[in-house]
Amino acid sequence: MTSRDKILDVAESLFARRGYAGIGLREVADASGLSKSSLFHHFRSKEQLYHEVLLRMLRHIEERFAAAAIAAGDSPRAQLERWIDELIDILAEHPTIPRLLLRSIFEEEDAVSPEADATEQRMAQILGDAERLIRRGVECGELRPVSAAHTLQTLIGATVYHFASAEVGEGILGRPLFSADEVARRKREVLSLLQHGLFVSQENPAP
Amino acid sequence: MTSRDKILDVAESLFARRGYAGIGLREVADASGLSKSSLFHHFRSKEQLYHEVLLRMLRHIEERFAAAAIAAGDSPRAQLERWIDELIDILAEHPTIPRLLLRSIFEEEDAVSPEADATEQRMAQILGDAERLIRRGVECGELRPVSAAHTLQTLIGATVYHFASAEVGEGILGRPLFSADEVARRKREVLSLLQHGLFVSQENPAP
DNA sequence: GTCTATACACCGATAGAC
DNA sequence: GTCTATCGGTGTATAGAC
Repeated sequence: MTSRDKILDVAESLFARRGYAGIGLREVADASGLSKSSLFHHFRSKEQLYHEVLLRMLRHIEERFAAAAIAAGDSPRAQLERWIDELIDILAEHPTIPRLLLRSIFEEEDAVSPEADATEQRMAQILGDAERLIRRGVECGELRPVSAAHTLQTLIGATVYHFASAEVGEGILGRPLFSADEVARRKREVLSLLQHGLFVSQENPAP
Repeated sequence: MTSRDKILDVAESLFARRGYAGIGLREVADASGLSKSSLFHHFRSKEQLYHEVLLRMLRHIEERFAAAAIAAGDSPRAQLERWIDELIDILAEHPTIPRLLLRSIFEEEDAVSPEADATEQRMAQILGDAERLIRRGVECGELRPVSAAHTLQTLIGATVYHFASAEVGEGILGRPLFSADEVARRKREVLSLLQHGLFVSQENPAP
């Protein structure tokens, strides 16, 4: 493993835990087994390092989605179910991802570097694909006539937020967020909400 | 308005935007019209200031929930619908709240001050009340047999995450998150998801 | 490619005058 | 209750030896 990859791994874990402003390059250097100055041989600046971390993560997500959709040609509903299933797998397999992803969504982006543009573009691509998938589902009548944008927001909340919720989320669950049991349960709960809603009614009789 | 309240207002807005580590006391002082040193006359430390901001926000939320539940005695389902309605109103009326709330959920808490304990306790109270409400709904058969914990996580995602999602969320929506139209739409979309789910099926015929 | 040494700005916090 | 001045520490980033 190259020094560069080691730095990226360490930085990913630290940025996920405490955010961009919460991490100093001294911590990154110590955990990488390098000196602070050596970091600047591999990355121009702290900001570039951060966005390289984000870029690597987004590329990984895109690859996973691309591979999971290999058996495409299915109906939008089946594709959406596989999208959710795959997303939860990605988030659960790499616990740094949900927190990094959530931070990148709502942390302020003031700087303008080429890397920042690239991350923004990739993020927009991923989100745009998902939104179009929902829209196709509505158009072909498999999904109720929902707002694709609001539905996407809800799905992000139900997946990314859930696995990023850390101590508070574990306090609510009473169990480790990332245990195999709870991950499987999360899938079931989200899918059954999409299938049946929450309320029991004439349409959804109690079991 | 006292200096103390002015500082709290300014700090709330800044912490919401860039987080605890992302804000220096110099910015807080400048925006308050005071010198840095004067902040220490009103607050022992940066950490105490931060937790006073969180405490004030959580007290506000508890008051709103208490007032909204005045006509209680209703069924759990009606109470839950009012809870969601009121939560979205709170989040939409004070745009700093969703971001502050989301940060307080997934930002690491290493320090141990009396104020930090108080915020944790109040947060647990609010979440516990909501979870018990969901559980009652399941027990009396108004809600499907869901996991109360997972459902609460989903509801937080659908509300707090949504209004905290900033530029990315506005990019998805294509509109200001906090406009009256989009807030009303958010309520409708969340409620109808809970009522009907997402998928059209035998149980949920297309309209 | 990695290091030590260093530059310079800002950090949170304190002292003490007014 | 607010200020100026200052403390020691840390922040990102650079220079230059090896």
